[in-house]
Amino acid sequence: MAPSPEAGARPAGPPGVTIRHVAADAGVSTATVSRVMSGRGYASGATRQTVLQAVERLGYRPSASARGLRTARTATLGVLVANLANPVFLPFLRGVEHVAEAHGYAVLIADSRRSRDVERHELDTLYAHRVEALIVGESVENPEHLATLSEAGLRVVRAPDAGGESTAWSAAAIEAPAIVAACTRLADLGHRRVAYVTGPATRPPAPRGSARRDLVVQTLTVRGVAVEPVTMRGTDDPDRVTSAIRELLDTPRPPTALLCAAHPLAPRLLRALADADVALPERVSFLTFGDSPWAAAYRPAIAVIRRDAYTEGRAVAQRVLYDLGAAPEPGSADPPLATFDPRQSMATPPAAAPR
Amino acid sequence: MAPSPEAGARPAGPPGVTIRHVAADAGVSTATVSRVMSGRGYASGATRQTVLQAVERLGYRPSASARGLRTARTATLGVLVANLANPVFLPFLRGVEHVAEAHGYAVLIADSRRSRDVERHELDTLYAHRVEALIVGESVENPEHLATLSEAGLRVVRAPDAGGESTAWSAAAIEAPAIVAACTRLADLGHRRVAYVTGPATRPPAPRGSARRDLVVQTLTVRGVAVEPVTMRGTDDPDRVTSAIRELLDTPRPPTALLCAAHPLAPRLLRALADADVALPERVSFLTFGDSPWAAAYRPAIAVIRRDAYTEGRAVAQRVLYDLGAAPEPGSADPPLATFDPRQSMATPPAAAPR
DNA sequence: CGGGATTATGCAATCGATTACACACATCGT
DNA sequence: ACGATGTGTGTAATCGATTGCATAATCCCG
Repeated sequence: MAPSPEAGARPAGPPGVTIRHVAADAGVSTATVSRVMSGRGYASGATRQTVLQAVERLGYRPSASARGLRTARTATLGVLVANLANPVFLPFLRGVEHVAEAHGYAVLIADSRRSRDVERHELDTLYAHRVEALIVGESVENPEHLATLSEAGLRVVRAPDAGGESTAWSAAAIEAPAIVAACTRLADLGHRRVAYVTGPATRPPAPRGSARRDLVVQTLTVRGVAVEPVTMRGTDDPDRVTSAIRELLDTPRPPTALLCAAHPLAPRLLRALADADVALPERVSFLTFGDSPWAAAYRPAIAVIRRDAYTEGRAVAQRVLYDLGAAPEPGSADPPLATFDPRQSMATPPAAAPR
Repeated sequence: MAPSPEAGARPAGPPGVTIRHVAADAGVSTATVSRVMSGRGYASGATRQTVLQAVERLGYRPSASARGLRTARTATLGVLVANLANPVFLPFLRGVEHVAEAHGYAVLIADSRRSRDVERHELDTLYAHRVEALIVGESVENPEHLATLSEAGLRVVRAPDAGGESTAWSAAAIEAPAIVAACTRLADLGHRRVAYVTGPATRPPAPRGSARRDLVVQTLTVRGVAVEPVTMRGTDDPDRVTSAIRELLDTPRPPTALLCAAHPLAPRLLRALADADVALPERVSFLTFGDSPWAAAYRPAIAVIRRDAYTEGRAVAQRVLYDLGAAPEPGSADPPLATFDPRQSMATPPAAAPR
């Protein structure tokens, strides 16, 4: 595969039409062009027409670099996530992107891959680009560094996943009603032992993860249901998961329900359950966080605590842009961002049936 | 929710440490600081130390805007996709991002949502930011506009999805072996009628979609298998899909296999099949493009033509950065980017059993 | 020890857009 | 008719980093 011939050429690229070209073409000064483009300041109708025609003819687009340099506003948002492999980030990103686009903002993405070093590098890149705000989508590996950048003027906004000061706008708050509904239903069905299955612990712990666990444990315990925390390792190896599942269920008093703490884990658990010939939902009820068309398609049907990451993304972006003065007051018509449909399929546990 | 107090303030943000501050702090000129930072030009060991310490102490990060303005290199890539809701774009994006990060590049994303207007706007934004290269991830709604920008110096790189000149690097070429293997297997099992199910047609047609269909049709036809194209509408309404499936299978000579043309469609079809009580794979074999842990978890097991979008993303980015002179020759150790495992579960069609 | 090469550093122009300021003209009220 | 406003436009400084050129210091070798 041959490289393109001009690879590595220094000055690179065709001329590039600047504001001066437009000014010359329209027979005005650059100041006038700028004023016409931005709509700020005065400009007579005739001049405006002339300029716009020149812009059109030459295909002029102001350079974001120059503009950013001069005005210190880059019209750019950054989104930093801890693990871009997690499917929930796609709708989240999409939400952010759509709102950003609507206000002329660009979106830079960064994936720290849960690595301190990578994250540090990404943060530096984002800061170098002077993003007007940085949305952090999950836990941060380098809080010190982030704090430094924050002092340096970086506006940091934490997504619901990212924890931080507990406000109404936190994962716990958003998901609480759905979690309580789901746990209540489990208890009502007669379950008395529930396994709460998580992936390998992350360091630092993902805030959303902790919030979920705490609320689940509390809600269930209060209702007399024992919660057994299970950490699933080696989730990329189906066989390991399968044997872990077998082990979990082959105990004298096995859990009668499995609560999967994170979306990416769900298909792996389901696969293991199938491989281990565990009947759902008769032998164990299966409940998971997250959402995906696949979860809805899975048969036997499984219960899902849905999360509307797209709307979350929109909401975060809206709020950020409002803070930046780039968007109007975000409409506060908030649909619930997480839901649980009580009719979703879970079974009465075998032992509890005769109660 | 009160806005932050300084919302809308013009100059905005803390001072921001510039190269001049560093120069002053280190007692040298800005030129020297620049040379130390970039490693280009001379700088004595002692000076270098002093400068680096100042940089460290002040937390200086060069402004990408200023640098970009001066050098016309923004160290930024753009990725434009037609529909960010499609899960394959997540691994693809991830691949691009990882390679970009490794070379100090930032990644701007844009989602055209298959709208001409949105896309036009996104393209302008990307161009305004002077991305050094634009990766287009699927079909483009505004070829004229893209051509204009291209003439203006925008380097456009088409992902395998995006079609364009048919090179070794196209969706068709990548997927061909896997598609042929899958089709051959279908034919060998005795299937004689296969439904090829697509979502609503897009305008313009997605190149990958066309390539897939053409190759599937050709491969199957040659082997004496009839291919019945089915366009599935209203895929967001489970009931509509279910009745469409019923209708499709309640014919005198129904297809004995369903080939799902796109990943996002698969769970919807599966759900409909379950709702319609269609036994898999006995009544119809199910085969789909795409990949996701969910597909592997689905039971009864379904056959998948896998696509390694992460590696595709890496490969595209690697090639782009190489063209830009920012990365070394991409290693040409190419693992297959699409695979089909012939042992995957498909059944012999009922009618053909006694053959 | 002289002089060309090499190393080290500073000065100042430059990239493209924005905007404070100055100026010119038009309008209007009294 | 005069100044107060309100419009329309241009001049030039400015943002932060890079880099060509000039200058200065050092070195090497005969």
